Amino acid sequence: MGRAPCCDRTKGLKKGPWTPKEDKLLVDYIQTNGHGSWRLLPKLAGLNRCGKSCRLRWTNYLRPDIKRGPFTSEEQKSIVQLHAIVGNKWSMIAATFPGRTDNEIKNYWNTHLKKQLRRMGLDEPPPGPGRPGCPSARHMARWETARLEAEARLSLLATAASSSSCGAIAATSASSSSSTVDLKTACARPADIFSAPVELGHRGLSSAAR
DNA sequence: AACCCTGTCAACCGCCCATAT
DNA sequence: CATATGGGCGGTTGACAGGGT
Repeated sequence: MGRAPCCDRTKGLKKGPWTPKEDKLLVDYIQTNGHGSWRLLPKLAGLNRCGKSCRLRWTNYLRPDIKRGPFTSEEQKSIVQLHAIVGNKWSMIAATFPGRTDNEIKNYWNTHLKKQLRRMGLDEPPPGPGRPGCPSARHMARWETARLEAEARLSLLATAASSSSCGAIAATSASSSSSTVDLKTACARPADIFSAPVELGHRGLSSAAR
């Protein structure tokens, strides 16, 4: 099918790093009006940017619930486990880490974990249903998204209830103080993560989460 | 001090999917 | 049913910083 680029490049829209002024315009607009249509947003907010760029900036950086800072060893373990199952489905993985973005996790994987696993001789664990190019795998991946999002919410509830610092998923993995050992353990038991069935369609759940 | 190399991460690009018309 | 559109995702790039020589 394919589609035309969402941004009209003949209009000389600005690219590259965002300025504090642009950030402020975007945040102010979204906080008072909501993002609505991303395509129309730049115009309405007075930004000379493509809507897609605005969405990315908001979801990856400006959103108030973004959690910045280094990944904990529990988060590392969960990322490795989930990656072993779903492959490069960063949005699915990110759904289990409230406050973390797919971009952040993707970067973290590419710059830290990948290297770490390789050094340990584990190389990349074989991805699960997320292999590219396979339609049924894609479909399954969507369903898994729904499942993961449900689990993320359960995890949050469990966290709030038990005042524990790690979520339900992290709690399923063997705990250890050494992150190197943790990663090996994480890779060894990826299948422990999934258990709960999900009854909702992926679209509804996804949009509810967004 | 200058240069090079490497690591990090924000941002862009192209594609796919779901929905609207 | 076919096509157009908008949103979202994963891969990749490029700028910048820090360390080493």
